This record gives sequence, C-alpha cells and structure tokens, in this order.
Amino acid sequence: MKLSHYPVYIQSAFYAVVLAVIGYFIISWAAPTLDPAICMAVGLLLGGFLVPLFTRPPVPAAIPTTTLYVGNLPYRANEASVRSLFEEFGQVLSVRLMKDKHTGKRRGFGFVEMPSDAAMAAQQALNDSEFQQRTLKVREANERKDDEEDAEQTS
DNA sequence: GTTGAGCGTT
Repeated sequence: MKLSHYPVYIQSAFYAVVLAVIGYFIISWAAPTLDPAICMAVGLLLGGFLVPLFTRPPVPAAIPTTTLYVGNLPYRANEASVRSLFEEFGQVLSVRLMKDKHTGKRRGFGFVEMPSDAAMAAQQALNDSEFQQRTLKVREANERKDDEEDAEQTS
C-alpha cells in the first residue's frame, strides 16, 4: 500500500499531520514555555500552506489545442482508425466517436482534439477527403464547454 | 444486421 494510491487530500492530510507532529517537537524544543496545543496548531498551519506545494505534481506546459468536428464518418469506423488517420498530422490528444448511449450504435460523427497547428493542417488535408469510401467533413468544433482557444481576431 | 444530415461525453 503506497501513499500515492490514495486521493490527494488523504496524502495532504497525512503530510499535514506529520508536519504538525514535527512542528510540535521543533517548537516545543525551541520554545519550551509555549503551549503544546499552540505548537500543534502552528505545525498544522505550516502543513496547510507547505504541503500543497510538494504534493502538487508538475503541470505540463499548456499547449493550445483545437477540437475538430469530424462528420460523415462511415459507421464502421472505429476510434483507432480515426486516430491513426489524424496522427499523420500531429499528436492526437483525444478521439471521441459519438455513439448513441442507448443503442450503442455509432452516429457517424465524432471529435478529434489536437494541437492547434496540427489541427489546422489535418483539417485542410482531411476535409472532403475520402476515408473508407466516405467523404469526410472536418471543421472546427463548436464551443460546447471550455475551449482553450485564443479568440479569433477580427481586424 | 438497416440509415446519412448533423456539433459531445467521463
């Protein structure tokens, strides 16, 4: 059982308690007249501020991404084939082929998330191109949620 | 198992 298997707030709580105990010993040694409860409280306070700095994993550099709408897909196309198709133009972060949740049948369109430059290249290359005897429709996806995209400049 | 314009889900 490793600590990293637990949720991050469990880890933070663990480290905070450890820091509280350590802080208790350090402060009670440095200031023996201080109340032990104060020492604990200071240790916990330090833990609350310091622990998140060490338990937070390093965030990778945020790359601007673009989500492409891919329409007119053949019903037989699976996610792997679509991914490999778009991977020729760059890294594919995610592929979602929308199938109906109730019936499980594919609806013939999906979304591919790529870095913005690769997305533009893939869009120009794959739009109106033939894929498994179907003519693909590749556009920029409409903004449904958070889009990390910079606003289009209107000069 | 079928169909054919469209813009979404942990």
